Amino acid sequence: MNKQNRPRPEPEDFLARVEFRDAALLSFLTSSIIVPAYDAVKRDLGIARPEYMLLLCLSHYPVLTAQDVSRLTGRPRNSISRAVHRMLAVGHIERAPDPSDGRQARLTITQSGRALHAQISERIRQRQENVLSGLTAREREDLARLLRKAAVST
Amino acid sequence: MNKQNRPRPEPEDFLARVEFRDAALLSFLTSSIIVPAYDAVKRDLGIARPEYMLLLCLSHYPVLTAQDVSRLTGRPRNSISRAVHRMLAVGHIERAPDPSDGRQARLTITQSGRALHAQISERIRQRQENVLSGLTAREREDLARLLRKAAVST
DNA sequence: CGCTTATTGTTCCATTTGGAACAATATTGA
DNA sequence: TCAATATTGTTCCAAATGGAACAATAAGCG
Repeated sequence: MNKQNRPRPEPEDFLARVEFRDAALLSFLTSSIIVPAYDAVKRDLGIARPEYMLLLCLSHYPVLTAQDVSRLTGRPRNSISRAVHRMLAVGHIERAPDPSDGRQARLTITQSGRALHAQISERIRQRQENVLSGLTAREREDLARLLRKAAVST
Repeated sequence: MNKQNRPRPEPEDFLARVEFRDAALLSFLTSSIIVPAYDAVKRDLGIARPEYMLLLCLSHYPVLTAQDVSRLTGRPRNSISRAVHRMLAVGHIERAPDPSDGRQARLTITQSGRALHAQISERIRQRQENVLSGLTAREREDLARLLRKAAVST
């Protein structure tokens, strides 16, 4: 029995009361998917979040600069720089100087990088399915449409 | 003109391609609201994110333990412990030993803490409105309903 | 009762993070 | 042309972060 008869506060109740309820819900769901997924990836595969974001970007564009990745992900440039060095060291990406601009380097993903990306993105997708499994297919579609609309208008 | 005729990659395009699109959209919108809001709060009011989460929790419950706050927010206990000490030092919360349990302390928010919470939550709410302003009232409702449903089923 | 286990809050410390300054290169504009 | 300004990627460093160990107290159980 609870000492003070004080009910233990529950996150769901709390979420319903917060002044910025939509942002709180967005944040809660995001964390429910992202945090456990990246923790598992870090533990099992030794890849940290900024490192994976680099692989993710490079797997969707044939060539990018570090600056591009910084803009795509919103992470600061020094974080990307560190990630680039680590992924170069383990051979998941390659780097070549840009002949037409001595400041920047052209980054590309390697075969092993792609394989790793496939593995990691599948884990995150799984986690996403778990968290959103309470919605029907129709609701999933509606949600995606609304999120997309809000995102593009931002 | 672009050197290589290589179009500068845009975050919106990227979001549409990602394998875990729903999670990516959730994360993008969350960051669009939360990150700039907390940056401004930190800059203007000197309150960091875990400190505000503490005030936020305490403004919705008459009394909580540090452990309660940790569970509500998902932050580790040492982060909450630090936040408690800082908020005590500036008088935004108060702490009293629990007479019935010598391990825990009963935390409450003060008048100044409430005032600060009102100010900060309003900033975040504003930022939320900006980001979600592309949706109609109807769509906003649908979005909240879907998010809530997904959150409770988690 | 006592002994073992659990819980709370704190401290310690290694790692992560991101702002700021920097060198190298490119671009702009008088 | 060339001086001033901007951009890219890196390094440096102070601050934030979170796991783990810890002391104090409580709860469970023989």
